[in-house]
Amino acid sequence: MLDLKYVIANLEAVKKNCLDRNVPASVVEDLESAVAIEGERKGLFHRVEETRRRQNEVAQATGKERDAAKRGLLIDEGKQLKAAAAELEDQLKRLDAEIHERLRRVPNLTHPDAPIGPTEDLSKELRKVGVPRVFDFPVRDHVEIGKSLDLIDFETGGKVSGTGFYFLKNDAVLLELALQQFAMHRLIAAGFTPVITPDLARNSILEGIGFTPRGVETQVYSVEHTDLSLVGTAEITLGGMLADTVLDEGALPLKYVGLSHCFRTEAGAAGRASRGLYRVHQFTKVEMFAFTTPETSGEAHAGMLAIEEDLFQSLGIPYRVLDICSGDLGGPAYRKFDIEAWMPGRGTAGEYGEVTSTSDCTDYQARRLGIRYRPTGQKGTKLVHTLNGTALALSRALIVVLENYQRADGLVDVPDVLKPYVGKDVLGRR
RNA sequence: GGAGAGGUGGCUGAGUGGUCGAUAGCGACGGUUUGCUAAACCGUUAAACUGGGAAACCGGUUUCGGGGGUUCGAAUCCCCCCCUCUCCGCCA
Repeated sequence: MLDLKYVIANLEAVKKNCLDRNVPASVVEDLESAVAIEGERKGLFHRVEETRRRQNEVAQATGKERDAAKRGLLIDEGKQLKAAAAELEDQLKRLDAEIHERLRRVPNLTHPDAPIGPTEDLSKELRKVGVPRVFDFPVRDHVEIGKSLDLIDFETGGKVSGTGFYFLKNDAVLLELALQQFAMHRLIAAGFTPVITPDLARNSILEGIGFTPRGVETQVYSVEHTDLSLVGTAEITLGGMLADTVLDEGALPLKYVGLSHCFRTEAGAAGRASRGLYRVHQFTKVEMFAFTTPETSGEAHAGMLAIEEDLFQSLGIPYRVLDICSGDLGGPAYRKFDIEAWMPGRGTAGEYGEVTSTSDCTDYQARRLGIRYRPTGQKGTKLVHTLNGTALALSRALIVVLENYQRADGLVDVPDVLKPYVGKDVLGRR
């Protein structure tokens, strides 16, 4: 959520940003009416404060008053004030809720260097790293490899849980666990605190991070008869970890690496691009999350991207880096970099496919989650900045390893860095 | 799931209807003393929102787990919820 005072002072810029962000026109309407309501709310707010001030004054005077008649008068005034305050407060609450409801739909500001454009294809490719391997045999995609080596079983996944679910078997299990270990160890070495988070979270936390647990377009599963949803990413639980806290500046930056399962309804997604493990309802993810001061978030963001690149370089996977354009940033991100890894089995002759995403959310999430810090040597508190980034999304990491390391004989080589964790050099040998 | 006990400021812990944003201790910060350190002593020590002011600063509102209620007045009484602890049951 944006700061309403900032929005009022910079209304035109915020509106322009909404257009750049490719949000529905109704968001701009919401923005304007939020500002209009705020004018009304402010006046009401002062009336409420004045009423309460007099109420407190009367209550104190009543306690001190010994004369029964005077005391009676004070009590009468107190009763009137009480009724008046209740009415005004109700109105105030309504206005607050209306403003909040509208404001929360307004996306974060956009980094000045982020490419401006409405659709995905306007994101800017920053660099390509690594050269896609040339195969001297017919390339198979991970679905075929997974089936022939008995590593991934989508049929049984469908029978037991539905489309979009799968069973990992045999060496795929070792590969998945190896990738988790590999990523965790790298992140710990980079100074991140490892955490295994809950896979469910309260809806209020989801909302603070910027998810909408209820509503038609929701991407999350909610648990009936509870206030809980299955998390779509550990970003939710890691960010929620420090909700409503005030940190000392000296404690920042706080960097966590979380492991969780991720659940996504993927409403409305289908087709060739979502074949196999690419778009599934459940996967496991190693996720980075950081809390920083406003001054250091940009630097921390670059650091997360560097870690992501290091992971894929270490795995020997070609990739490209995208600076995501305004229209594709989503609500909370101020800037976002994606890594797309080379997937030889995708499309007709291989394609890059998204494997990581790292976002600088500035104070957008912190404002709603109530995460502040005390600047050293200064009075008061400020909002922290939050950042998140994928270390490894295991489902997509499996795709790139299986497809890039496939061999003419149908087996799959284990990338060197994973060998100690997998415990063997080749996958699929019986 | 059952029975009890609790949730108060950075921490520990007082406070059972009025002058309580809240005793005290610890910690932290500033100062005095000291060759240095320690000790001692003095002082300061929550946040959000908001009015005035160029600012220093001065006022107001809210906040004692969360939400509702009783009352002129609630940390204190009542109801619901959340969380923690102890015991019992169940259980990976």
